[in-house]
Amino acid sequence: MGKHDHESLTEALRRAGQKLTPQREAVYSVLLDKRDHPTVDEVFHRTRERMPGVSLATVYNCLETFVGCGLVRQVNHEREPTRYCPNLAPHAHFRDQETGRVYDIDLPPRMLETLRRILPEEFQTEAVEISFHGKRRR
Amino acid sequence: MGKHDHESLTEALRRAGQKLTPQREAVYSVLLDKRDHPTVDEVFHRTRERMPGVSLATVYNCLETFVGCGLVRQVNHEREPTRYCPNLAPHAHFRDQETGRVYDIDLPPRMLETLRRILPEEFQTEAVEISFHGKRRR
DNA sequence: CCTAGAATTGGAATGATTCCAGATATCAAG
DNA sequence: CTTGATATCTGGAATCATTCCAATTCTAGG
Repeated sequence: MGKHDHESLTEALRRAGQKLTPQREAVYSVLLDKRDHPTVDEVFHRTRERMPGVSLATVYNCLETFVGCGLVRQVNHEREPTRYCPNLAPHAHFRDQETGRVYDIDLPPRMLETLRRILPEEFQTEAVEISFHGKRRR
Repeated sequence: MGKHDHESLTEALRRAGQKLTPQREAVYSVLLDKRDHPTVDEVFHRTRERMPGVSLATVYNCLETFVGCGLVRQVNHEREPTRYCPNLAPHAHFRDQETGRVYDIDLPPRMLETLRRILPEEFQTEAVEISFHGKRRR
């Protein structure tokens, strides 16, 4: 985890009134090191390699905290285990139904704006999720 | 359930090589009678009022069958229980985070087309989900 | 250095969903 | 209308991601 990343973690935690802990640093660095939308379980195992004592509950806690701070996004597809994504730029997700793998899809600049505009005005949107699924030709 | 609806059920089941059963008719009519995106549990209780013997497992089976036939859509938001929706027109969903209620949002004609076009070509889409969440001013 | 409040931990609890094996019902064919 | 092959239904057990809990440990401000 680079210095810059470390600072954005510290900064985001402070802004949300949360403490910096070794566990949070470890989990955050796991997310940054391999940006492949891991499940909680995957994050848990990767974190254990660096910090053998962490508990699953803590990994859940850390991830929830990060989502609350706006440091990472949750990615839910159907009923599958939740995945986590440190890509903060506006993007959609594509899930390959054959491998289960999730890909980030960049959105054109005005897309979210355009989408929001289709909502009747009594709906005040806080978040928009766009997800595709299908097959990815390799 | 009107005659027309009954026929589309029968027809869709036949097309998929499935049988028509009283339970499937009951569950389907429950979905059509109140188009409010019920959870499996809600569908289960409503169905019991008409057919006291149905089992929860059967309600799960029926709903899964309908999804397979293209008669209804699943609506997943975060980790909440799956909801079911008999609206087949292309539309997005808005979830009111205060009540948990889900609303259908009609999509302009070319919207899905436009969205599909942002995918790099190795991605072959089968389905697109668009979901908003936020507060609904009453 | 102290301490209040927050975070971590392991294990138990929850709850939606799936699985199972036996009983029953559908429908195509005769 | 009857029959048989096969799909469906049922209740209960099993699964599994996630949440909860109470006890312990840690963080950071003063």
